[in-house]
Amino acid sequence: MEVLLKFKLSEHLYLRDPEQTEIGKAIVSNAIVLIFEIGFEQFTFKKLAVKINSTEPTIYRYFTSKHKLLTYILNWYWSYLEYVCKMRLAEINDPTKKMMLILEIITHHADHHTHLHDYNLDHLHHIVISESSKSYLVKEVDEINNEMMFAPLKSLCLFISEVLLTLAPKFPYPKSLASTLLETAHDQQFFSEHLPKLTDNKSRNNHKDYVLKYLTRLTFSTITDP
Amino acid sequence: MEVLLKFKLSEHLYLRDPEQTEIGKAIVSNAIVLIFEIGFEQFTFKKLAVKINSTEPTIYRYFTSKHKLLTYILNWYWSYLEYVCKMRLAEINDPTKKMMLILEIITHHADHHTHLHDYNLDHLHHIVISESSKSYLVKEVDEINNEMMFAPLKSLCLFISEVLLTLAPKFPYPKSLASTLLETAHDQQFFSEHLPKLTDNKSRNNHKDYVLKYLTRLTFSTITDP
DNA sequence: CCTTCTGTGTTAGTAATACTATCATTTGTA
DNA sequence: TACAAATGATAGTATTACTAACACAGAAGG
Repeated sequence: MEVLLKFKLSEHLYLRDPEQTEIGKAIVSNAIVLIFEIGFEQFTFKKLAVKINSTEPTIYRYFTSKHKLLTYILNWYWSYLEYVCKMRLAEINDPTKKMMLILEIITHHADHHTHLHDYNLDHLHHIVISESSKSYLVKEVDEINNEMMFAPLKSLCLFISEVLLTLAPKFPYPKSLASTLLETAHDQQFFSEHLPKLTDNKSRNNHKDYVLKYLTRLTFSTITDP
Repeated sequence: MEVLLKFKLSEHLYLRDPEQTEIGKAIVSNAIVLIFEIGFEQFTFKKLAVKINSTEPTIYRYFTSKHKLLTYILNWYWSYLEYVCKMRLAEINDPTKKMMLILEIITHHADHHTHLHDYNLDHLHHIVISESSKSYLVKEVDEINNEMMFAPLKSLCLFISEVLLTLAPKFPYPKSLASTLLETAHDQQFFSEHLPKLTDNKSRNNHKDYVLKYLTRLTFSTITDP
């Protein structure tokens, strides 16, 4: 089963819409593989051009910089996550179960949804963990933000915060907790894999399992008034 | 009142110890100012050399790369934070008050300790917020970690986790919560300043105030068994 | 059928970056 | 006074991030 997912992303992210052409899609899907393999610092348009049997100027006709390309990929990912959350939560009524499913989805605990689309989800998830903060931790963050380039992340965060509010209507930090859960899902998995002394995961593997349990405790304790 | 703080940092971080010479100290303190001003991406050894009226090769005799220099600065910061925590907690007996003081220190809520040393603490704090994850979110993280270059962060995290354990001896995630608090202190302040829709701070300023209150709720709710 | 337009390939080039090599000079120390 | 260590000065390399100019191929339209 192949499903094509397309999301409307901010036009400030690209010069030419990569979804519209074969070469555009090749740029994005191969960029995901390449950034996964060598990391964002080592990633260059030159290397990507070689990988897709094309040239640098062609890539520059789609994206003005590698930073914009990364931001484009991350926006696709945030849009995708929100879509998956909304799909899968639609069948559930119990708010607690809804929240637990959100935690499963953001930790990729049980990835039911691989191979359903153009991009390699496993690579994408690793990129999100290791590189996502590099898209906003830059001096130009305010200008980028003004051009709606973080809208999908904010939208996802809002969605999660609304589920939190159904569980605890008086909880004063729903959006901060939502963004903390998203960030913590990433950095605790990174720590568990690379800096395990910053976590309590004894097993040296089962990282997603560990992170899911930790986030579950964090969430449900925090929204319960002490 | 001037106090000189020196910490023993991993020798893998530098070629020549910058604490030992005037030019070494100038490199570090001016790097902090320059990274604060233009961000780590725009920061180059060439620009730093101009600022200290020296040349690139001189800086390269101290640090092999700008990434190592950033890691050196962050290590100094983590060592400093642990030192401040231990100093100020020594006079306190109540574990709850200890933990609250830790939260004040890591959010820099009431910076009693500016101007006490060589480096500009305010600039340093901004660097930690915006750039610290760039020191470990790299492909080479495992090799860097093997060379003890994150020891001060782990040590600080362990210290906080021990305080958490005195408050809640059965809490199963003391180290993960400690690392989460450190990370969240940074990204919630960044979000509050630049992406406020990811937080619930209504005031558009008082960022440290907001983050401290949020972290306090997060901490004391989480360690309380639900 | 010819034209036009759009997208891509090709080649070339620039300024800046991240380094390294060499050698002369200064400086503190024995 | 002699010596080694640190620094300065100069120069150079490979790579990166990006741009310019032009040729070509294919589709669309008259």
